[in-house]
Amino acid sequence: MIVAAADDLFYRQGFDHTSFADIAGTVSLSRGNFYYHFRTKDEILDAVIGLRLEATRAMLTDWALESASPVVRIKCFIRILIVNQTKIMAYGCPVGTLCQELAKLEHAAKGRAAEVFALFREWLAEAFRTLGAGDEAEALALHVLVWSQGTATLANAFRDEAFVRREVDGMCTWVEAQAARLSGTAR
Amino acid sequence: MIVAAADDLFYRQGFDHTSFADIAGTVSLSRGNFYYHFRTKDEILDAVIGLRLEATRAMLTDWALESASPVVRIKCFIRILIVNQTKIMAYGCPVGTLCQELAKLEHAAKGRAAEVFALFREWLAEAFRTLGAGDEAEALALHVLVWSQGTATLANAFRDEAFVRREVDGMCTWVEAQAARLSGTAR
DNA sequence: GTCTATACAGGGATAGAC
DNA sequence: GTCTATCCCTGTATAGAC
Repeated sequence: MIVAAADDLFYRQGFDHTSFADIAGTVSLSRGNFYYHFRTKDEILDAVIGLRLEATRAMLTDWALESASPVVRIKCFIRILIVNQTKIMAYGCPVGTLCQELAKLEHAAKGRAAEVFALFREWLAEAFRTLGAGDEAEALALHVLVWSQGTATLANAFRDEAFVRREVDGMCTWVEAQAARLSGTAR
Repeated sequence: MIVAAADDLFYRQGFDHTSFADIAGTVSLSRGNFYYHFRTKDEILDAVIGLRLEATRAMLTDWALESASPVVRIKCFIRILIVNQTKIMAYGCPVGTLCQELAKLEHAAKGRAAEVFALFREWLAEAFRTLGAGDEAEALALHVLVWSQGTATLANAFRDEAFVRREVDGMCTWVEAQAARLSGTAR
């Protein structure tokens, strides 16, 4: 599918640096025919962001179905850093890097790209709410995002596997500590 | 100065998206004359990275001279997020965004750009070492970098000032807790 | 729907006049 | 040193044949 190919290229090469020829070549289409499917580059970007939003929603729903425990669910999110470690070391986090590029391009779609972050934030906040975080839930969710984003950025800069494992372990024990703290205050 | 202008434009627009005409226009030079100073775009990039390395070194030395306390020094670093908040919300962290862009472009200068991160890491590690962190110092330094990078990325995505303050406060109390812990184990 | 051909702009880079 | 003129490539986008 064209959008999936564009998604991959935008991730690996960046949006601005990816040309129609790049995408058309990947899906074995001529440049001319490409415009039959998407009239402008912004249209492809919109479709890619839509695909990412959809894929993220599906993934989060899956994770929620797989495990009833909020702590386990949050750890599913954290584990992306391990599962996608190779890609992250090479290209960074797909969400963070796209948002930052669109910010520099002052692109209108930047807000929509940030919605992927918002999906994660809401999903994580829901998990923390289940743990009894109340008003604190959003802040805790954002902190998990902060930690994973920072880890992704520095994993990309330094390409240090041991570092990633250390931060992931740190995040996991932090989540457990928060769960313990929240179940304590709930009493 | 040309390099300073390029530095600013690379930060605000990204390296790839900034043209010779953009830089030449900012310093009121003709495009032709521009090539008298820099023969290729990579040469400008090299100069910009050199400038950033130099500026970072100078800043870190200043901070070290200003305060003898390692905790205060680390807080100087953390406070960049507040001091440069407006710019970070608009364009992200200069170091992180350049590294990530160069990674996607598979640019040879990516390693040199990451050296700015390495400067911060070493400087922070030295502060933690003074606190008695020993072998742990580098890991603690990297964690401060992780936290600040993640905060910068999400500050850029969500443009939420309260969030930035919260994370900065969290970092400061975390540093104090580490200092207390380390002075405890040193006994 | 898919192709070729082509228009057109922008950007990197060079040559050479002043 | 600074300028104009120019070359060439890439990239977006369109027209029109098949």
